[in-house]
Parts: sequence; C-alpha cells; structure tokens
Amino acid sequence: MTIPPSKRKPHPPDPHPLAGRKKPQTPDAMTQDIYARIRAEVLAALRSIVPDLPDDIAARVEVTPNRDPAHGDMATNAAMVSAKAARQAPAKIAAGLVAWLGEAPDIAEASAAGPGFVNIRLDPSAYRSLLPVILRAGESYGDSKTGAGIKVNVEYVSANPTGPMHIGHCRGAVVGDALANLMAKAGFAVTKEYYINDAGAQVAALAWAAYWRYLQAIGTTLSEEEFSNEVPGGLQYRGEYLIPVGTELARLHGTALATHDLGIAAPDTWIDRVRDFTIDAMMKEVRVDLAQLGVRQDIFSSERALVASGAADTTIDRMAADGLIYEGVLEPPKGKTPDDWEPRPQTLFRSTQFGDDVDRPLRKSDGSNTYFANDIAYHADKIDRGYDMLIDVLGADHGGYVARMRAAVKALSGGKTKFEAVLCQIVHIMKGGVPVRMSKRAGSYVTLSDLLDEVGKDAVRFTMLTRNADAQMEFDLDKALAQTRDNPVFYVQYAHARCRSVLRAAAESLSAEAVTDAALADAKLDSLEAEAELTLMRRLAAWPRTAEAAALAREPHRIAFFLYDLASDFHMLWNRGKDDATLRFLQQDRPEETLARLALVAATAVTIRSGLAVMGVTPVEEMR
RNA sequence: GCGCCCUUAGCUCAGUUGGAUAGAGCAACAGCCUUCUAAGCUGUGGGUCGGUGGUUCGAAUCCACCAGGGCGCGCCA
Repeated sequence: MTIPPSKRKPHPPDPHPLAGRKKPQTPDAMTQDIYARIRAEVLAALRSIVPDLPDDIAARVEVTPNRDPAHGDMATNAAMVSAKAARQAPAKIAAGLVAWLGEAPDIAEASAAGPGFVNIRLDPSAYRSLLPVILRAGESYGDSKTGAGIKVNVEYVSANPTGPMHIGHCRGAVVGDALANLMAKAGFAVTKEYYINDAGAQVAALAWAAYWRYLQAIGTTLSEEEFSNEVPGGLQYRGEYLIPVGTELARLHGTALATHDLGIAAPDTWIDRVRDFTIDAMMKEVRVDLAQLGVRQDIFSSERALVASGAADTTIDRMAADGLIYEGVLEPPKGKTPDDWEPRPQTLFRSTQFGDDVDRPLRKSDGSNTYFANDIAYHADKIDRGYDMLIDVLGADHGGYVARMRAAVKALSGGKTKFEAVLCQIVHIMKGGVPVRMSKRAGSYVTLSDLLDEVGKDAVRFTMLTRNADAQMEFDLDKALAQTRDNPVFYVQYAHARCRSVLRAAAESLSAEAVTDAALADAKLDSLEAEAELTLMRRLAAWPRTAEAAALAREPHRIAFFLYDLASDFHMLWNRGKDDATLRFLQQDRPEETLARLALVAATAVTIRSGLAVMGVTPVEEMR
C-alpha cells in the first residue's frame, strides 16, 4: 500500500498539494458526489452559526457514511471539530446544525447524537435523483477533478529482460496499471511507464546463457559444465526459454560466432550482438505477456539507451556541480559487517542531506555506474519531462531503496517533484491447498503466461487487487476459478451479468429503445422505496468518494472491495424476487415500476463497469 | 545491531485516514429452497484489534516502549 503520510517516519514526504482537500467543489463532482453536496450544506449551516469559522477548521469538517443505518445515512463531525474555535459546546452547535439542516433540500431528518455528531437521513428522492446522473455519466461515473491535472508518472513492472515474466512481476504489473487508471479517474494526468533494466551484469549473464544455447544449436561438443566454467560468474539462466533464441542465432549467424571447432569465441566478437538480440527477444515476450494481462504502457525507457546517451554521466556531473557528490569511505553497517568488508573510497551522493540514512555510492570500483546512479539519471530524465509526481511500483525487496530515491528526486528537482513508492509484497501461489514452488535457478517457475492460461486475465487482475499491495498474498488457483460467493471475481462478474440479463429480458418484453441507459434516465423513480433498493442506491452514491479516496491513498484494492459490496447489495435485492415474485425487476402489468427498477439495475451495471474499468477487468454480459 | 513494513473472529482479510455497539467471506451451528432470477437463501454464535503506557471529547487508527513475523542494510538489480 501507499504508506499513509502520517505513518511515514522518519522522513514524511511533502504532502500532496491536494491531500488535505477532501471534497472537491467542482460542479460535476458536486452533482455526482452526494456526500460533497451535503457537506456544502453542512458548511453553510456551520458558517451561519460560527460566522468567523477558520478555514483550517472548515477543512476538517467531514460528512461520512454511517455504518449503522439506524443512525441515518450519513453523519458529520462539524459540531465537534468547530467547538473549540467557536467557544461553544458541541451539543449546542449540533442543535443549531440540526435546526438548519432540517430545512435543507434532500435532507429528510437531522438529529444530534453521541458526543456531538449530527446524523443526517436523506430524503429517498435524493438517492433516486442520482440514478439519471449515473446513467448519463456512464463509465465516467466517479470521475473527479481531485488530481487537478497534476502530471504523474507511474512506473511499474520494470523487470530485468532476462526471461519470461513470472508471478513476481505480475502483482506489480496489475497494481501499477490499476493505480494509474485510478489516478487518471481522479483527474491526474497519468503516464504509464516501463523501465527496461537492460544494462549491467544481469544482461551480460543473459548473453552468455543465450550464447550457450547458440553453441548447442550449432552442435558444440562442450558440456554444460565445461561451458559454465568459462563463464564469468558461471552460467545462469538455464531455463529452456532461451533454446529458441539460440536456434535463431544459429540460423542468422551460422557458426560465425563460435571458434572453428564450435567452442567459445572471444566475447568481444559476439557478446554485443548476442546480448542485443536476446534482450530484444525477451522484450518481445514481455510485451506479449503484458498485452495478455491487459497492460499497455505509454512509454518504454531503456537503461542501456540512457547510459549510451551519456545521460547518466551528465547527471552525475550536474550533481557534482551542485555539490551533491564527494569521494568518501562509508562505515560498515553496524552489527552486520560483510565478510569481505574493507574501507574503500567511493563516489558518494549526499543523500543524508535529503533524509536518507547513509550516503549512497554512485560508482563501482571498476569505475562503472551503480544501478542507483543510472536510476538517478532515469528519474532526472522523468523530472525533466515535466512530471509533478513520480510513483515507482516496486517489489517489497526494494523497500530499502525508497529513501535514497526519494532523496535523489528531492535533490534533483529542488524539492519540486514528489516521489512516492508503492511496495508490492510476495505472492504465494496455491493449488489444491499446497504452495506451488518456484525456482528461478532451476528454470522451472510459474510464468505469467502459464497463470493466464490457467485462470485468465480477468481473474488474475481482480484477484491481485483483493489485497492491499503491501500485504503478503496467497493466490489460490482453485478459488480464482470457483463459481461461489467467496470468489469475488465471480461474484462481481455475476452481478453484472445478472444486470445485463434483466435488461436483455426487458428489451424483449418492452423494446430495445425503452431500456437504453439514456431512456431509463428519464424514468419516473418514485416507486423505488424498498429498503434493499435504498441500500443499493446508497452504495452507488458512495462510488465517487470511494474512487477518490482510493486514488489519494494510492490503494487500488479498495475498488475490488467496493465492487464486492456493491455486488452483494445487488444480489440481495435479486434474491428477494426468489420468494416473492412481485419483487422481481420485471412486472408485466406495472410498467412504471418496472422502468424504475430497470433504471436502478442499469445504474448498478454502469457503476460496476466503472469500477472494473479501473481494475482493467472486462465486465461479462453473461456467465457460462 | 540499525531502518522500513506487518500483527484485527478458528481461517483469509476489510476497516471510509481520529468517530458512535470493530465488519465481510469461509468454516461452525440452526432453519429454509430442489427452483428456471442455476451456479443457493435466512438467521445464530464467535473479538483483551499482539502487549503495556501515553496523547484527547473520542484510539484498531497517532506517539513511546516491548513481543512475534517479513524485507533490506558498500561495487545485485
């Protein structure tokens, strides 16, 4: 999850410029978000009681849904938060609010309760009036301008192109993609980006591994162990996925990349070509996997290209000119000194001046850049491209990396560009109640492609979003396919399918034109007054604030939970028709009631689609 | 040793950023349904929110310390 600002210690990031502004006052948000509307009413009332209400107190006034329907639809803390400034008892202010709000449109009843809450019960017509708004908005229902067009770059996946994507990458891909969608919905100007880590030792190792498959393809007499002994660091990436690459290299180059007796030629003569070709092949697969997962990034940035362009060195020079760099010797970590520790002068970035724990090295002893140095250059590039905020979606094992990157972004942008990280914890795959082990070294691991074949894109994406990203997760393959209530993927899809099924049936019995969203937006809705119907409408009304809060918290998983609750409300309504046929949506001899219920059903479908769109999950028309 | 994250019902997890009597699914228990709105429904029980202090009108939520788990800790990315 995104760590709530208050929890980030010891170096809280600068708060988002709009983080404190919870209730946008833009006109479309006002009409869509009923909580914002009522809050405006509460503020007006409060100002009449406390004329000199300070702005910071006003900002703390909230209107929130009530857990217990007996308390009404929503409640405000206005009396309590303003009591001190007003020098009046909360109860007294609350009484004033009650008197004022009781007269307000949309509000059926206001009452003081507890230590100073004001409970508000809305007139059902207030909820009904939301249905045409939803139906006209379509999937854009829940969009807001909270982000105010702030330019955000969300970087995710960003794996070494050293093999097919596997489960470990998958969560970051889904979380990053959904987060980007969510922030776009909240009015941020979002760019989705993939950083290809195609420089450094790992891709050199990849080149050697591909070269081994090439030698095999042309019929070398070397054994794998003989070959491995000649490889700096030994042969890695022994998975079979490089066999086709070797075959293709053999087709393109014949035996030209080997010695005449089909042994290992001097690396200078082949390694660049083999590496570039292999990276290219791996990235093609990655793109296929991403496409199958429904992820489409706007920009792919290459670390190798960045280094080749000299940008990395330019950035280091720039930092040196700004006095951010020095040659120095780091202390060994206290309590755990590496065996081969020896003091060594290094090129260090003064990250401690920007909130990091220790200064961080930018150059290796051989003079080449550390990964961090290149990554700084990459982030500098993103800063130069004009983003106001950079979000990196990372694996939890990169948690220790966040503080230094935040320091670097702060230093490079003069504090103007915000940096955030979203950490994704490990996913354990379960099948038949036992964990599916993965071992990258042995080359046998669960690839993303396998997973997609097994359960499909929608189940993968939805399931990945049923946990806070920062919590470890078990992915139960059997459960993801189960058609039961405890599988949220199914349960939500089924709710949408049921909505569509009702509307199809209505199109048959009435006419297709009569049941379009546009037509239903004009339906007379007075007959919608059953408790289960109101419960569902309340849920629909909560979508804008839910989406907005999830975006500000950087927690896309909240969307999955919202949709599950929404589906639950809908199924409950549906089930009432099982016992009592008069409660079914379609009533032969009561066209007005039927149309009203259809409007509710259609609005439910719209809202589910709006949520699924954020998650990147396809709504289904029918279950099979 | 230090830093970050986590700990909520038997299990898996939510908890609207400090609000009222802490919720859902599964499992358990008790009923109902044998359907054409197939892929169940209704209800019940279940809690020292890891522990102890503190902050205030009010704490699962913020602070301090402690316990347990995960991740990280100079030339891996």
